Amino acid sequence: MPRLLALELADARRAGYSNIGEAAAGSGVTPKMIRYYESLGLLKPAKRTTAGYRIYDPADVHVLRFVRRARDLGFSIDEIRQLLGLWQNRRRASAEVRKVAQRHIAELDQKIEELQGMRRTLEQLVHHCHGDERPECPILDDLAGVGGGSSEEPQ
Amino acid sequence: MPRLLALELADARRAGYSNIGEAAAGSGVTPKMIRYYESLGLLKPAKRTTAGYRIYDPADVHVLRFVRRARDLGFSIDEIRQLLGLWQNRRRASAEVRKVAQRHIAELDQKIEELQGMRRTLEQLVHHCHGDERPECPILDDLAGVGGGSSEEPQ
DNA sequence: ACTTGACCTTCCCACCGTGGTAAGGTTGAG
DNA sequence: CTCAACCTTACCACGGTGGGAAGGTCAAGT
Repeated sequence: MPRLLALELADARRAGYSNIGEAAAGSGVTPKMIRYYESLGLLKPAKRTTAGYRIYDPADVHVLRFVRRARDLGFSIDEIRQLLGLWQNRRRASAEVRKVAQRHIAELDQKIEELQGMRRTLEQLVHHCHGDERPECPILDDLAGVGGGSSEEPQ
Repeated sequence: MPRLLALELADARRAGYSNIGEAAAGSGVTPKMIRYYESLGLLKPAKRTTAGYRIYDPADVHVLRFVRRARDLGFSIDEIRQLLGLWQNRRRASAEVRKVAQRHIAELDQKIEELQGMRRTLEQLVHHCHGDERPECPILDDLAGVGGGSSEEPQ
């Protein structure tokens, strides 16, 4: 009897299932993240062997790859939840998907603009800094809120 | 005697000190963050009234503004630690400051490039998606890893 | 002198997404 | 039968920030 149970994983493998490690290797999502996504309800609870090992069929691994790709494109967990829902809904309108994607593009644009703003300012400051042995430094002056003068220290 | 101690904050105020709320208002750093930065050792422990209230003189508030500005430019706490050190070191070489800033610019560039890569891909996908009532959707196809065909769902 | 509300203090918990690690059970091959 | 490589759950951490509870203090109005 314990012998029989002990074979369960081998049985599953013969039936085309992967354990979490193989599913991870096949999808690019780490085992850790797979469990985490499951705990969030992003993935439905995996099937288990009697020993409690999670097992994944090829369709499950496909879902994992979908999630991975979506993360690579910067979608948040919540956005991925929506995308997964649309993917698995045959009656979806592509307009819905497009809306999610466009909203995400807008988010990306905002972040990019933010970073570029920082970049522009820093570039300016670096440009005006001699970058030599002397202590005078427009970068510190700016951070210190000096309108334009020599790097004053507090106190 | 307890009366005398109770006056300590008023004394400090007369002497030009601010409590944490005023320091926050004057620097743009929230009281929460001020305490957090102090706990990290980014700021040296604030002076206290006998009642335990933190008090800040104008130079301290100046430091807070410096930190705020640096955060606004995307510097990490650790980078700010370095910048503060340089700011307060009269023997610094501006080259040191410039190096920190340039390293940060490189980090920003990397993040920007990453986000722009996502943006480009998404833009492409959105461009090819009809965005109508029909379920066919190149965006989902891409996420699902379909080389180029109709949006296939798993199972 | 007393109440009241706005402040302060410390402490812990949450987020997001990921990584680590510890303590224990399973598996599969030598 | 042993041993390494896996699996399981359960915690803690990061960077920064926000929220809130429980308690103390301050200043102003009555």
